[in-house]
Amino acid sequence: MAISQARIIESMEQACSNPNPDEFIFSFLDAYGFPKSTITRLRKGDDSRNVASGDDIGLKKKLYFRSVPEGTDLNAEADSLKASEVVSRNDIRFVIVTDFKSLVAVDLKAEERLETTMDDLDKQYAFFLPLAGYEKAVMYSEHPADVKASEKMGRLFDLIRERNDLSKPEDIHALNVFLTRLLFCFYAEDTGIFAQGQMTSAIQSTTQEDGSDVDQFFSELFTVLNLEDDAPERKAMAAHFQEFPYVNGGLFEADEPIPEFGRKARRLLIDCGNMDWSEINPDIFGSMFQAVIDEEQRGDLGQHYTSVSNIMKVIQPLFLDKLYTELEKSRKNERKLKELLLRLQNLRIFDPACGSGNFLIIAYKELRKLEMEIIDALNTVSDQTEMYYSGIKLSQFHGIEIDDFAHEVAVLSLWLAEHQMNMAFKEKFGYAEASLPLKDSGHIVCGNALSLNWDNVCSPSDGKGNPFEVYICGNPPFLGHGTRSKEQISDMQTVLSHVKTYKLLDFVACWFWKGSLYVEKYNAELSLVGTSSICQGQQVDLLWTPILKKGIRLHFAHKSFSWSNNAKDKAAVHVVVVGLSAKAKEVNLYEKYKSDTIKKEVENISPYLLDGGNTVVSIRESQISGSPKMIFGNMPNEGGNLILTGEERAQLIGENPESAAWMKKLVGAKEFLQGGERWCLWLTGATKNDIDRFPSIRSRVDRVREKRLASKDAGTRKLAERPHEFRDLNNPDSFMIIPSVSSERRKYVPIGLFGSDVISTNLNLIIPGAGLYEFGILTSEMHNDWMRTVAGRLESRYRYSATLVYNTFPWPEINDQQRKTIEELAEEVLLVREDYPDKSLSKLYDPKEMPEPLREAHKALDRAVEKLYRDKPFRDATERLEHLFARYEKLIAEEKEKAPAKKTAKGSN
DNA sequence: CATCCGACAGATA
DNA sequence: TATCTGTCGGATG
Repeated sequence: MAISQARIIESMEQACSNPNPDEFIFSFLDAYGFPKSTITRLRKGDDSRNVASGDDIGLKKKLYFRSVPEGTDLNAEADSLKASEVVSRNDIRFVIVTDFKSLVAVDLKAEERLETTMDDLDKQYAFFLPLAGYEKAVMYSEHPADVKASEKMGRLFDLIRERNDLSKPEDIHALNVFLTRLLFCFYAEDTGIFAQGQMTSAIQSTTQEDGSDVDQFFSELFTVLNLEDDAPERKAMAAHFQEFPYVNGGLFEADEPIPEFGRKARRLLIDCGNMDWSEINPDIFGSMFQAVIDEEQRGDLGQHYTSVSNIMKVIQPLFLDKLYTELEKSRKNERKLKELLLRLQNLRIFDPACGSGNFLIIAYKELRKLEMEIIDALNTVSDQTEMYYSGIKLSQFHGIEIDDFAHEVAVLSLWLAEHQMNMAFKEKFGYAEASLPLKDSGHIVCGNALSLNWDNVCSPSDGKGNPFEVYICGNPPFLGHGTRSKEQISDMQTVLSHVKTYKLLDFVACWFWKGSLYVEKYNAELSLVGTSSICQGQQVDLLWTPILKKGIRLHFAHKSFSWSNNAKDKAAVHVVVVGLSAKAKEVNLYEKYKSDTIKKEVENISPYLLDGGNTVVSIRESQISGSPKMIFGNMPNEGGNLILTGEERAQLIGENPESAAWMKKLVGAKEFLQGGERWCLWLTGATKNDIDRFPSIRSRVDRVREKRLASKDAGTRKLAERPHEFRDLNNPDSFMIIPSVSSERRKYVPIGLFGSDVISTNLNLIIPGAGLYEFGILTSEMHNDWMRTVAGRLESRYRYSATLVYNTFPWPEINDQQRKTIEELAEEVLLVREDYPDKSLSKLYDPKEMPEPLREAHKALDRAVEKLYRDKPFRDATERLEHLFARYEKLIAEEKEKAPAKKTAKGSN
């Protein structure tokens, strides 16, 4: 079992604070998971493992460590070591030189250098991760030209918007059409489809400087672009229009209104035209729509464009990486290179939610680039002067898109990409097939991916029984519950008919399921972007259990990362990329660390996207270990009328001091974690007369009734019958509070104990009657590790829940003495907290600010709780989880044995 | 009646 | 504008 990054960070923090020169290197090696036996031998001076001489430490293929007196030039020392015979003979990866004030390290493989002070070394722990088996993955970064062009077009759009009324959806659509056509023309005049600068110079020389006739110009231009070369209407046009070629019926066919331009907009238009558009990725089309579209349309289906770097996260591990590996293996072998060329022609790339075609375009271009490298290698290997042409056809690229306009753009963009790659081919080899006239285009179907038969869109074989090598990729739409239309829900029902509670899944799950059916049937491979919630919380069991049953496994995954693209307003969401295959041999897990993405080869990727087994926890109504029941706090659902600020409370009491008897302190997650005061009217037991005595309270209660009656939710409307009360009436004498949402930066979700003077809102979960023992277990690292794995998340925040986290947690079996120990240590945690009365729990549990005594108290408790599970301490979270999951499985099995008829809460069937 | 979630939402730096 | 961190109550079982 590999060492976890969390443990490395922790150990490095220790090793780097006040390093002991004699011990430092040993703590360092320990931190990165070197075997204890190796470290002990090195410490004893046993030189059978040490390849270095003197006081240096050298481990074959790993590192060479040297400590030097203060004042030594560390870089020079590292350089001389780097060039030394002992380092190259032993294939050393890292050279490390330090004077214990600063440290210089060189990664000889990645050719990177780290210079840092000793104090900051722990923050640089990622540099040495290859020592623990984590390799940095090389990722694609955004093209600056795209960003620049997108900004310019955004400004042009703003100017057009000032001048034109865009209140109606059809106006916006017309503008979208116009911008697409404009972009095509910019493209065309820089890439040889038009004459160089043909349109821009025509605008410059034939339109008024005040921009008043620019719309007329475009009207005529678009007409001529839609006329075949020998069409008689052409003759009637002005000479400078006649020079434009016939392009493509699709794009310029419809007669859409053209926006008016002003002086400024015309100048910006010419400015845009003078840019070099040949450098731009065709995927900019998608980017443009996203960046310039109307606010209200943002977030609509298909408008979420995927950045190139995120597309690469999907297609590199899916097929590009292995094809490149194949090329490297075959470089010297003419026959194998030719086979690889043929293999490329046998590929099928299929995006069942293709939008304006971003994934297909990037995939196409990347495959053409690879093909050029193969041809290059062939030219080097073979003596014959054979002319190799590109064999990759646009017809190998399949897509489904529900929006007709996006689908048109996708077809067009693919053709542009083909032209672009033909130019690149010609540049490299001096010859290429002509792009014109238009040949076959991508096979993009306009329709509903959830009702279409995918076999018909992307046929898995050539019809003569020869299978294609099919890869499914894309970024289908995410829609959580409450955000879906009736039609979409009915689509979900059709596709996810095997899941009873299919409505709990995200819309995107449809593509994963339908995709896995295709993968299973044709032994294809798939890689899709999904919202991170499909790998968290209640969805995990529903989606993945049936997929894993098919023998399909997650052959790579990018762990949850925050969504980002070049759009002005990017979607706020965390996403995952998951690859599915029944045949892949290598399993890789990718994780973002600051600006790097780290790749790690693992045995298996769990549906939680962890390096571990496939055990999945499903929601359950009852506690698996018989611990006390956890319930919700109290949902107010009253529009703020029963809730009082400190001032409002004072005012009410000022009006009538007796009203104070009906008030209680209100604690939501925010008050609990960050402090602050809120109060509520807790009128349970109050009669109509009681309430009428306080006019202010009476009017508040009346407003609650109105508010509830206005709700679209039937349950809420029914609540209007008792408008003086919260929806729930949980006010136990003593109880524990656990915030339902809290920051993921914390090692422990802060929890606390309260009495009946406090009302908890539904933003907390509560356990009535819970005491120190329950507090001790639930605040332990064991339980928090469990929570981190099985809990749902709000983006990346922890989302504690009773059915997923609490009810499923396997509690230890204990005797009275052990119980007492835990209670004492739990009390100690609470007592230490009291030493910081002016610090909120949020501050106390902030990893940067957590006071040392509190940390210590928790550590003592953690160790004691661990001991309840087994004597031998756990090495890290991975080991703790392994143990807990094994215990969970055992408990579930026992439960089934005892009561086979009584089913546990399982969503999938 | 109970409760998980939000291609988020609101406050703060 | 980026960063941080949890509201509110609907939709759903």
